Amino acid sequence: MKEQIEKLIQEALKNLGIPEGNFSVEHPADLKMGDYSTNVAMVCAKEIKTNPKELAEKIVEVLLTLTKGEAGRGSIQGIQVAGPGFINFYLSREFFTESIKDILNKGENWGKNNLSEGKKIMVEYTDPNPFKPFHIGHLMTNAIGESVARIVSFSGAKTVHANYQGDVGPHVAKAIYGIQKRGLPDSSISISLQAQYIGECYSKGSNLYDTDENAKKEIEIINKKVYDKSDGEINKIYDWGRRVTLDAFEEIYKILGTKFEYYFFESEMAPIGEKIVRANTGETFSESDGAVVFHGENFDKKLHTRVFINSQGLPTYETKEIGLTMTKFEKENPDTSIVVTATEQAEYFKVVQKALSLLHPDLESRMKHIAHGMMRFANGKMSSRMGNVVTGESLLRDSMDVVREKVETREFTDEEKENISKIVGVSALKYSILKSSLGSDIIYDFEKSISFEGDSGPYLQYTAVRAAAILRKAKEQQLPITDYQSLNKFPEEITELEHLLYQFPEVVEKAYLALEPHHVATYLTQLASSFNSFYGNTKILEENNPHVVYQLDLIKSFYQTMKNGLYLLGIETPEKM
RNA sequence: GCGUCUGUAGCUCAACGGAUAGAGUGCUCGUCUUCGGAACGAGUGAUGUGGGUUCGAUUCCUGCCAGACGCACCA
Repeated sequence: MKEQIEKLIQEALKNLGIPEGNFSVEHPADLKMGDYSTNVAMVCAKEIKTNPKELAEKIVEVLLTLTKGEAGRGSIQGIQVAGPGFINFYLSREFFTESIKDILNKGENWGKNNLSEGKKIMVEYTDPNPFKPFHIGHLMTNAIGESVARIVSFSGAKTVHANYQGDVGPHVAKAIYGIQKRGLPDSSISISLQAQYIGECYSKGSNLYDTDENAKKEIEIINKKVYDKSDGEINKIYDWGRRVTLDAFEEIYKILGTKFEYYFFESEMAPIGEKIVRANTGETFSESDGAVVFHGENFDKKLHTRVFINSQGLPTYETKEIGLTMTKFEKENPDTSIVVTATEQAEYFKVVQKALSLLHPDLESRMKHIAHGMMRFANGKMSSRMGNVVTGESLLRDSMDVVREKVETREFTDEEKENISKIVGVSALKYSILKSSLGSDIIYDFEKSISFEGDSGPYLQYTAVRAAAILRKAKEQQLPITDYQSLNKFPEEITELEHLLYQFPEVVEKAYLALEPHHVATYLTQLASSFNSFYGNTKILEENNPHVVYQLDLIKSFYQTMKNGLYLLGIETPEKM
């Protein structure tokens, strides 16, 4: 539609002999101003100084003769000049009716585009570390990564999901030291609690490392032993702890609705990266104070120096990253490799990617890093509802508990209650993360950020559930739905809902191009709000309503759009709630 | 000190260089004995600050102020 209008304008300009400017056709902020609009100042930048309004009128005159009676242009109903030089296009009743048919036909595919058809895109996200808790940052990265992956796959790409986990390094040694001091937990408690215990041991070990010289020395010894696997006792604790924490992560992924095809581990990436770095020392990398470093600032003033192999000869995170990236390209050879992390790693990634693109110039344009803000705490409150330290898991459970309380008195089966608390709880959390653009930090305040009213995930779900309920009821009354014959009987007035529905694919494209899930979230909230408005003001299942069928199809297409949109945010649509 | 990111209603967030800067929440008032009230309607209230570019700047450039993050052997 947008292209049609653009072509139309180009044609009109040609007729008038006006040189074309760098114009674009957009949706005006307010629906009163049309479905699409363009600015005369942009259409022909040079002519603007004369009189924009007059010029707009001249163009509209030509546009009107062009659209009159021509086939395939029945979707535009009106063209008007408005404001200081805007040309507004109003779409016709037929257009909206057709678009509802289109939505119903496409169903689950509604909203997809082919911007990256035939491409393979790998998305790495979440990246928690075994032996450490799954914290809030992981939750945030997971929500964003999952949504980005889904948006990417809606653009036609084959999507590969990857997770990268740090199973070696000082943090492991600290945790093992803590476990040695405190002993193994009761093996009959849940995996989640065992993982929590390990997290506490890590915290203890970490504190001792900073305060106790002896502990520090012991931990460093353990660290070496973990690397060379020379100590049977340590190997045993290591294998157990690694498995327990990874299993606990898996339980969280299941609740969150993520699946990974690849799990990469630092222990495996280290030797691969080290080989590459050593082979290029003297060229890309250089020795300095006994370490192998990369002088980023030599290639770009804004970069800095980073150590790739430390003076003890051990590979650092940077080197592992090189191993990881090369492994990804060797195994899957994706057209684009996206990595999602918190913004604290933004500068680090620039340096590592520079080093990598010097080694492999062809990969430079294929590596993409998405940095998101961090979750911060309001007023220094750091405890969960239960008074514990807030981990990603405790936050998730808290959110689910709030929903649980809300449905407790309802007439649902226990299984339904369980399922609803999960789906709605996750949605509250994910939406609060995904509603804002990626750059800035999110202030965490349980009562405020995890909202269930208005601008929230549950609000969107609730609206969808309402739509589903009315469709169910209509079915019970044996009313026809998706009856295209009867679609001809529609009300003259076009609702805001209809004005918004057809825009969904454009929103998905925008989110894809910017790799910003919040565009979808913002749109869905607007859509839900206009549905609720329509719902509140229209009696649909009423005996003498001549437009029942049309309105039911409208509701069904709203439901489909909401469901597909929530899917893109990684949120499930419940049957009831 | 240098670099990156961020400053928009009391609070949490939108706005593709364009029309009267939109939502939610809060507060005030209202709707509804409902096709599901986790709802709808109305009112209230904002671009950190000084320059510049532009017909037009929340958006681009620049100075300052404030905050976050990062700058050599952690991940």
